[in-house]
Amino acid sequence: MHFAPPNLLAVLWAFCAYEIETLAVRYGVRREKLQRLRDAVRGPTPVARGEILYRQGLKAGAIFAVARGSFKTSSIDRQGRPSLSELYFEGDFLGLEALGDATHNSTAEALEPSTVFRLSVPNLRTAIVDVPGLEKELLLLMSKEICRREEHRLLLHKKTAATKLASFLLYLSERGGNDKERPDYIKLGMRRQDVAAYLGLTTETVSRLLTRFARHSLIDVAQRHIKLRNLKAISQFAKGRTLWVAAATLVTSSLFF
Amino acid sequence: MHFAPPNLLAVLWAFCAYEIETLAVRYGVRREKLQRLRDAVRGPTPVARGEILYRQGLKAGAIFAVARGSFKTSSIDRQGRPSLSELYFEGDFLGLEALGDATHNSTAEALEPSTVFRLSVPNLRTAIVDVPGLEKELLLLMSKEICRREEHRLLLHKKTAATKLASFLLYLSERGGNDKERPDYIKLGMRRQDVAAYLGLTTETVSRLLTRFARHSLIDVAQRHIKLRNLKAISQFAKGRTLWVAAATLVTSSLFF
DNA sequence: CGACCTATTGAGTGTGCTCAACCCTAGTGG
DNA sequence: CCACTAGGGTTGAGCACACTCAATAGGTCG
Repeated sequence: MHFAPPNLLAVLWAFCAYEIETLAVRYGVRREKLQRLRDAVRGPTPVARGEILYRQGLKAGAIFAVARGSFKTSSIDRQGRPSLSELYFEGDFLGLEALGDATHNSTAEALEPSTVFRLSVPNLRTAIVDVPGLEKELLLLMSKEICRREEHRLLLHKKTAATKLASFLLYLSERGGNDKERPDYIKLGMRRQDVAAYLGLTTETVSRLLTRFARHSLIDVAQRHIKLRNLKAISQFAKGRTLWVAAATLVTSSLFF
Repeated sequence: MHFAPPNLLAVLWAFCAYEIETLAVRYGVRREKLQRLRDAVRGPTPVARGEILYRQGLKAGAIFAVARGSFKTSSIDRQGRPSLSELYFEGDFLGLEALGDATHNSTAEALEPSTVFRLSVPNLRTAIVDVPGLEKELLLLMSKEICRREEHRLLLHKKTAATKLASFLLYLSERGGNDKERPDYIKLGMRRQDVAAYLGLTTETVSRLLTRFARHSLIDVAQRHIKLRNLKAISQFAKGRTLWVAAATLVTSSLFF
């Protein structure tokens, strides 16, 4: 086992700190070969809010790793407008479809000021030959991407909107790129309509639910700052309990706002 | 470019016909190296209806290619029962998540008597080193899998159930493993509840819609044999037209059965 | 032929969407 | 400094669609 870091991103960081010599020793790979991988990576590069990383249907030259911030990808089927989005936070990789097929099947947009690494696909391909284990790393990335979408699909299919939103809040509290110190505080770097697009709902429904949650003392909402006040009750929701049951068993508030 | 067949499955077929010598010449790869790939493949093996190829959460030793028939994969989130399924037909590959991560995140079941190829993951891994281009082939497969799920997600999000079903019928007519000669005839090798699980609906709704479509002369239904009578109108549905509009503009039948 | 699974049909209800109005904040320019 | 604008966000009323529960018919296999 020559080159099997737990997280490719960690290595990228190291690369950009010019520690190739160190890495070469650590992984037992020749310096020149690592250089090949180094050549594939550019970054970290700042990206402004609303900026597009790549567009659906265009030829793809690179994949991206999120260093800081958040992105959404959305795709449009031929005729229709409807659009669901996928969310990407710190440590996630975007545009993996491009690794095999050479075109992106979605459009990626920054939801807030962010920074990314850019990995050139052709360079990555040649690096596969030189750096043993890299190919396994890439396959692993794509596996994770498939699993992530599977998760998301299950979320989208949950019966009620409240269930979806509760699950989403829990998801954000661990993955949203907030302080690890304060898992109960969420700063969402996106608009309601982005949340809605992720959950397969409308902005109105999202808004209504947030206030409903707040009325039941499950959360506090102040524009884009959310504080989770009753994690246990929120978990109950996510598991599929209906509003009244969860509220009745876990918090002492009037049932119907 | 040494070894880049348009379809990996085609090569597998060839393998099982013991044509390694031919392949070696054709792709310019040494015979011994191809043997490595050959060792990774077993099949075609018959699979009975209802038989399980692999189970969610179990360690994964192989991926599968459908030679004939159809399969569904379904996954279950921790606590809940709810389950959506993905469908696989002739030429599709199952269990690709296992290529990176070593466990399956879903359960695969045969919907009808089928046959599959089995590709050992460890052997495939070693073959990557020997057969240039194979790695690209695998990445391509996984890309396609991601795109396929993206398509499915869009389908699941379509507004009305009629839209979903219409899209599904069109999908089946090209991919369902029927006669290429008769694109208007569909033999579905699955139960209504499998259709429902794929579309994110209930069996009742699927049943109701099929009869409704039939009443409008869009299709003929006889148990699991479906004949598409008005492809144009069905396409209209798939694009999002409501029932009455599509029916009114395209067929001359009473609007309300 | 009987037993079981699959499929169909019906009646009633709840949830989230649609349409629409209104509030609030921030940015822009006179 | 304030008026104006525009986009995001909240709230309300009404409705349509698909789900739930339930009963019956059809098909297939032993």
